[in-house]
Amino acid sequence: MTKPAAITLLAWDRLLGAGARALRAARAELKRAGLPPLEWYDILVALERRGAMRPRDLQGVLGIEQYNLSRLLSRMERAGLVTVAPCPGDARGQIVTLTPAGAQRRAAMWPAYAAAIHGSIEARLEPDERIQLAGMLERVA
Amino acid sequence: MTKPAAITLLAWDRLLGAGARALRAARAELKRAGLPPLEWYDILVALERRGAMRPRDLQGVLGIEQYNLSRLLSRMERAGLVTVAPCPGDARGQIVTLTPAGAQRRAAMWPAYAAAIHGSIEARLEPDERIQLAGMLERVA
DNA sequence: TCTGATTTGATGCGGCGGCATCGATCGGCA
DNA sequence: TGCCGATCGATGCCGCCGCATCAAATCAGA
Repeated sequence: MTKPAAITLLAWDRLLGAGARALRAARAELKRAGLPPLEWYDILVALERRGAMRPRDLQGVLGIEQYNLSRLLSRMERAGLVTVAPCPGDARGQIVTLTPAGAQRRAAMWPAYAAAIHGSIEARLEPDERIQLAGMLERVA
Repeated sequence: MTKPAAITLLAWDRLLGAGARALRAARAELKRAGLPPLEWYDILVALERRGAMRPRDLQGVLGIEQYNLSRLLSRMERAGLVTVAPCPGDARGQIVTLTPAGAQRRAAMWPAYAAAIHGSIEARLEPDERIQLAGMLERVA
């Protein structure tokens, strides 16, 4: 391990800094509007776009920890945004389904979320810069 | 609020994704080596580079919440990495000082941290790309 | 100088995350 | 068929975070 170059350290700091600020902005926007936490959004969107699925599959799609997803789904079920039903053909598993209230909630979250995205990215970078940024971040990912 | 462009959403997802993965990598590397949590590193570095300072100032430098810093410092003091002394001239305040053990611990964390930085950034982007990335992320920040 | 507003840091409480582990079920293989 | 390892999801425990609030000290203005 040789010491990373100065420009590497700068990019690292900026990556963590920008990521943290983006997250803070989105969470603040959602909270201000009395909406569910940011984590719920991705789950709701995944269910909306890909249809009902098993927790295990959601886990793969979202890159989230198993125990974390389990509790997240409990809370969302309690809030009436999803239903969790036994999975036919595999008595271990479950099927998570988006409820109408869940879809509605997802839609309600979007404007606040979009505002944060706009404020963090769109208002600060030109379109061609956003393309470059996305390309480089894909490689970092 | 108009709907953000598709490229904006892509950049947003990649920013959060890359940031999360970078954090995970760094935390994993530190944990694997039995070292303190990532958050401590920034505090130790700040004290090392800028000298003893008051919690309030650390807060400004690090962009961390007051209550969070307060408890972070308690743990670090308990671990012997810093000392917290009453502040002469302002009986409300304190002076946080890096101990030799703290400096040593900071040094011990560096290789693990550097490895994560190298793996996430340096090994994946060419030098000129890192410059571009840093530049764009600064504007996002 | 006295008083009220501000700054500094700590903390009780509830919620969430990480870790380890558990119970139940499934699937493969002899 | 019977058994064993693998998979799926839940949960107890503990630690950290976010929020609200508090007490002490300081500062500013009449």
